[in-house]
Amino acid sequence: MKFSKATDYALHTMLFLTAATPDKPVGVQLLAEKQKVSPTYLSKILTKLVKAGMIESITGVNGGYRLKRNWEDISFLDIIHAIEGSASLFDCSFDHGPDCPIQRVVLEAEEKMEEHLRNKKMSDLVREMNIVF
Amino acid sequence: MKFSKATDYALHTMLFLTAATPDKPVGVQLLAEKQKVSPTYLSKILTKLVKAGMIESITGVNGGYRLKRNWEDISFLDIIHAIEGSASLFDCSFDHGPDCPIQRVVLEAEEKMEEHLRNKKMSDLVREMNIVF
DNA sequence: TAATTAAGGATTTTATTTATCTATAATAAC
DNA sequence: GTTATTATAGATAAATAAAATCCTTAATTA
Repeated sequence: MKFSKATDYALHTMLFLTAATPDKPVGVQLLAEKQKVSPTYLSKILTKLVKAGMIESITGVNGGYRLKRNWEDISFLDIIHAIEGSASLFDCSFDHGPDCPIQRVVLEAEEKMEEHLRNKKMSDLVREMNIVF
Repeated sequence: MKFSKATDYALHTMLFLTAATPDKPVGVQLLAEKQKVSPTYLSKILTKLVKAGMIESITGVNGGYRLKRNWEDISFLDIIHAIEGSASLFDCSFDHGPDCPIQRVVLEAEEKMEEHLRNKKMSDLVREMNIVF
């Protein structure tokens, strides 16, 4: 079980946009170069973030991606869910009634993780540190 | 990102053994039947638990698998690590120095989840409830 | 010795993730 | 309007990982 590379790319892109945050959109070309990933692949990932309403895309010359107004509120969990979906991490495949005790414990644990990810926002990160980007 | 089915099988097998817990070993045949999984596949999973020291196997007629003495202490996390390995869930693949702020946050979150899984033991589960197995 | 049961190696199947290629659409600059 | 630039989208390929099967070996009991 691993977070996907796509999530890694998405998180780093959001951090970059949050740290840079000019009105001027940033092209996928530049974002991809920095992360050493192909632009087409990264663009597919960013399109998911657009659909989730976290960033907007501007097409045409000098276009690219830019944060939307609510950017201060975007949490790690938001980003992760936008990329990986928000299905739970564990499905009991054994049929002992509707509530499996194992499932319950694992889901409680998952909720602890999500709580932390929900409380951490990209903007916190930028505020907390001198960006090393 | 999902926990593997193998982990699901391992957890359920451990719950079963903990609930049943006679000295008499339980054959993989029976365990596999209950979970509707092939015996050979399940046996590979259980071999990992043997190597991790949680259960022991008895070969030959009337053989099977049986908990080891420390069974009261076996946590969810122990079992999950035995099956999935204990590598962390996230690897930053971007090279901005040794400590990536994103990695740090995700790992903190993971630690929250692991803490819960470390504190929950199979024996708790058996104690807490009337087994519905 | 025969029957039973786990371990282990090799391999196959299936699913998921990662990545590429190509075409289309929108926009800005000229 | 034409051209250059940039995102979107579909189809597909390649790589990796997970799930499962098959077959052989080894250990043990009756």
